[in-house]
Amino acid sequence: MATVYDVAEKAGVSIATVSRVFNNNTVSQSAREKVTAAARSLGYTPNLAARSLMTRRTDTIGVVLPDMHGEFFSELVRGIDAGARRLGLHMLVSCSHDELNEMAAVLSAMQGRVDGVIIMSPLIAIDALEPHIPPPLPAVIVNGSGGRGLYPEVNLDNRAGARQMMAHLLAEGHRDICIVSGPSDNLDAEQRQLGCVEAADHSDCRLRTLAGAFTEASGYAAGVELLAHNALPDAVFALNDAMAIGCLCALAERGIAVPGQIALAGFDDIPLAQYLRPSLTTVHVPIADLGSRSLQRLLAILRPGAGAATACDVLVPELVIRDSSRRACDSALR
Amino acid sequence: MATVYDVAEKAGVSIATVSRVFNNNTVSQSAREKVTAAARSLGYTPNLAARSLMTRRTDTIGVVLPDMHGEFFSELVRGIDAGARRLGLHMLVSCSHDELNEMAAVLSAMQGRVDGVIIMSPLIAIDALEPHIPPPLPAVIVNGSGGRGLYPEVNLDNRAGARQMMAHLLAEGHRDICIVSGPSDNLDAEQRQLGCVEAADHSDCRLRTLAGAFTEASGYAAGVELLAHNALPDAVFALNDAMAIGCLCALAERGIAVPGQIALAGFDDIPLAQYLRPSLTTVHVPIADLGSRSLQRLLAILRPGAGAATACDVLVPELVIRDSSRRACDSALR
DNA sequence: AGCGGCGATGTAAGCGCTTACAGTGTGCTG
DNA sequence: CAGCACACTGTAAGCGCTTACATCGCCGCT
Repeated sequence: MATVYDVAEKAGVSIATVSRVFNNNTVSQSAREKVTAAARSLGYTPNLAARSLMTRRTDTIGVVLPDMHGEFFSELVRGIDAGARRLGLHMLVSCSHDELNEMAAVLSAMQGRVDGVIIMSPLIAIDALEPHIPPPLPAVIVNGSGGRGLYPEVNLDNRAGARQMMAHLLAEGHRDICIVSGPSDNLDAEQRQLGCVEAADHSDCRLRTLAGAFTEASGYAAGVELLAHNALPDAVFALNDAMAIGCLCALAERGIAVPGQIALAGFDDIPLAQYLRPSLTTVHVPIADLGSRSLQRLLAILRPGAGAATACDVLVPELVIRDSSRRACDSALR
Repeated sequence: MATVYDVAEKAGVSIATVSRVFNNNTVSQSAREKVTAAARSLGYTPNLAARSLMTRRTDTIGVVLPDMHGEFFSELVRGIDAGARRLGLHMLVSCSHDELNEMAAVLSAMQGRVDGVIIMSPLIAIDALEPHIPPPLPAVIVNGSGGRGLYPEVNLDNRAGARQMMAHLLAEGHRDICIVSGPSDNLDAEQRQLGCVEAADHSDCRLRTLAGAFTEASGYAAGVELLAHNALPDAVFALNDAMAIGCLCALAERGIAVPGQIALAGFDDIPLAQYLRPSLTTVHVPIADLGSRSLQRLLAILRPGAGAATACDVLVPELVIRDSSRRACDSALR
């Protein structure tokens, strides 16, 4: 690999000039041309390790994710990536399998490789995690509220989303609603459930809960269990779309009409939610926004003054009403 | 940040000893303990930039992806990540938006940050890409056959997969088959289509093609277009699952029974394919395997001798027959 | 003509680390 | 008891880069 010395020699200048050319510093036009020519002919590329050693910047941000399933992960990364590439930043991605030790290991391994990290870990309580974030490492926590405020957070208002959905289901006249919950310990799941309970408490509706795990399979299982009992609820609210799909499958297999006999709703609004039959009523989560917002937050720490830091860091999801929850008497299927 | 010097001083040893402790070299037990104690109390972490400057290794591999949609991306990364973390490697992820210049920029920016790269770019012909890969950078190309053999490739046998599906559809008695194609220039799409044509050529079946773009929306549009003509085909083979879902939606909206009136098949076997109603016949693509296999290939270059390099680098997808393609007369719906 | 100022360039000092090499002390063997 | 192998440790030289500081012309001013 060619170094600044090689380029300097070939161009007949000093290494400082070479360096200046590559850092857009003040260099005469003629020198600049000689250097770029020499660099090109030698196939020179600055050694970034050496550069970061001097500048103490890596121009890389770390992204720590839980074990990823489905589209959530890619959407989030997409949101982060979009902003990052515009700013010339790289993305170091790692998946802690939602395990505290592994998370700590990942974080310490990122130390020195990144200028800051975006951490998402719905399964791990943030206050347990915070001590494991190396102190000098700027960090932003996505969707894991509950920290002690040591790190900025970008959160999704899961509770509000769930309340909205409940309000909708109640407005449609459903009074016996069954929730398919998410994994225990999962913060999103917890908050969504909380939102449901809150909404139910302010109404005369009956709320039951079936255990789920945010997977299609668990939604399917919940659907099967639902059918094992004789009394079907008016509506099923699966706390994510994957489970709603699984559940829909179980219901369809048994010939239960949705929304004719039972209404169904999900949460997340994954792209194909609108392409299901019936199209799925759900809560739209702007995942990519969550990513880009958290990047903004991180940048506000890394480059103070550059770009106003958005104060607001709670994204409110939006109810998306589709066919799967239409009031039975409205249904064209009847 | 504490450095080796700080630790050395506090532990009463030389920096060399400190370094040796952190590199598992020969150090007396007592020194090792003193050093680890000092390091812990100072919160010392080796500066990785400095380390790579010396060792000329970054312990990081680059992953260059096209603009990602859906689960493909996350699955692939998952496959790579699984292997990488086991080996203590990091993953630098970047998305070239399937644009040659951007790809070149991404690759040169990765130079010096990574020990090697895994490149996936279904839209860009590899021989156009190869000149943009910085020569000293070890690279593996995923799913983009057509290179000049400069770089190892890990490919998915899209053609074989498509042929299998065609064979299945033909065996089910379908003779008028409509393909919903992928984006032009997309290599996967091209190969899948080729497979279809090959299979059709060896049969007495009629093959039509509708333009698609690998998105749900384009599948939906194709479905609508299909219905605009009076003569429905016997079967629709969407070249990926997302389009199959969109198409299914369009058919269902018009009350066309699948598979009763028309058979439907997809390609990819995304997780929820089995949870659709009717469950989707498709071709299972082992995406995560594609990722881990390409990592293996890359490692074979990076660490010659460590772990036998798998010779086989063509993964053959597997036909998954579900309900959406069952022969009409078999259908329980009748 | 002389001089301050300024822009372009060079020199050299590190950034924090690994590692070749030399040195030190210990326990043996002859 | 000399001498040697051996295990450990320290010294110092860089890895390739950025950047403070010094240098050097050169221009325009008085």
